[in-house]
Amino acid sequence: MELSFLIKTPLFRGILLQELESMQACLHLKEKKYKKNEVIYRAGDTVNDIGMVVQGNVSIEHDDIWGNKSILDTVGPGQIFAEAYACVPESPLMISVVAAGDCSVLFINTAHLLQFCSKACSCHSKLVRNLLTIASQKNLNLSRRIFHTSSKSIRGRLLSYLSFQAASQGSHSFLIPYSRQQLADYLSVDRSALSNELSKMQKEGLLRVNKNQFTILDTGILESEEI
Amino acid sequence: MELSFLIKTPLFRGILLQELESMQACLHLKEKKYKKNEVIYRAGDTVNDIGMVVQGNVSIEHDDIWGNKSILDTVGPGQIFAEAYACVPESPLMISVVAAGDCSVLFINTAHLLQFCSKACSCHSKLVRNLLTIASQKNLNLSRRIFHTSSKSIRGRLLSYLSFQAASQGSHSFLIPYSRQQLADYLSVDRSALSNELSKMQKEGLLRVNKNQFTILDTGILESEEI
DNA sequence: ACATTTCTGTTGTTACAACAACATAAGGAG
DNA sequence: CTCCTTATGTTGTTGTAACAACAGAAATGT
Repeated sequence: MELSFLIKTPLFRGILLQELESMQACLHLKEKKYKKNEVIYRAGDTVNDIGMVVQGNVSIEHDDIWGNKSILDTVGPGQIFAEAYACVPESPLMISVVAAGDCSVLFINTAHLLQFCSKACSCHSKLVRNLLTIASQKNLNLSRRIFHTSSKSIRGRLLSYLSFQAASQGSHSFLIPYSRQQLADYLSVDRSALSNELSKMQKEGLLRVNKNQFTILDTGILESEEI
Repeated sequence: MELSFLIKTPLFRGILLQELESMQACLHLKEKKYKKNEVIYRAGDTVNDIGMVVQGNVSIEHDDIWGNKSILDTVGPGQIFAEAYACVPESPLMISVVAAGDCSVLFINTAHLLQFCSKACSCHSKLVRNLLTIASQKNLNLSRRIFHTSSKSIRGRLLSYLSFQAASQGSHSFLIPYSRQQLADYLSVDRSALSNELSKMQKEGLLRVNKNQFTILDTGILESEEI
């Protein structure tokens, strides 16, 4: 694994190559390769290492108490996973991490990451701050999903999600990063019911849909909030 | 505000009183008092300060796009709020923070908290690590709520929530920290429908309920997972 | 003790989301 | 191009959750 790869990742951003070289020893980095479908972290385990995908992709999966499996996220090169669990000792994983294909994963021990560095190197604390930023962003994403799924109706969830996308992208016309099935999963609704609701909303003139391109039409609903 | 109060809070845990005294200058702490119902942070604003409740309680509220208000959380003395927003610059608040009663709030500027301290004081980095721990814990709580609300049925959500509580408290008999209405809000379901479902489950012999005391009866459903 | 308010459970009605099953469209591989 | 696969939309049925309205219980205040 190349250090030049690491310094471009969000976790190591802002750290110089030579700093990383000197830091490498005290971080106890371990790299491990996995074949497709191999389990990297299993739900119920407790972990001490943050995982960073170096090559390939890993899936974050959740098995509910009836055994239904659902894919929550796909993590690609440079991105990290399980950092919240690794930072809270003794917290059992609610999710499993599985190799989506052949892949390579770097493990970073949080004890070594968080402990006071005897060399008092500034990059250590830079790393912790990067981690805090990443955790905070994930936090906001989780909160946002909770808000978008708090409405009891499919239409409510859609309007909540779509109006956020519009605001976020600064236009009434915008692309969403999900397929219909993924959007249904994100909003925790049935896919066909979602398609159906989108059709209805189009017939009522609330919006226009073309594949992943959505346009919210001015019905006064979203504009009148400024009053 | 007493420094002896601060060192007992999760954010300042592990920091010595004399360290805190020397750190006080570079943290730019500001304390402010609010009267009941005063808005501390308003949804849509961007913030740079973590809030810590010193006295009283504050409410974390969410207004959906139709103006329905819901209370998400109540934060008491020693606890912090809005830290995820303060750590991700330019992220508009999805929630408002309102004084639940007369209260006093301490504001901690994240720029000063996160910047490299010229005095290279170790407590600074201790503070950041505490913050990371808090953020990670909140992360897990948010994830957990998403899992508990991902089932499409009320019964599914209840079983998910209750079986976690049982596992977490290490007993089939346990107390939950919510009233019926709060539990309904947490699971995003209607309160009366929730009561109804609990009755049904009792009639079916799945569990016993007495106020906030729940007992999951051995029906094989929850035990058979170990296979 | 009483009155008042809040909390919880119950019932019946209604709306709507899930589900199944199918139709159509779009993409990809040969 | 044709075949095959996947993605998306459509329809009808069924179950169930929301909702409204109320009753009883519990908590709170006077």
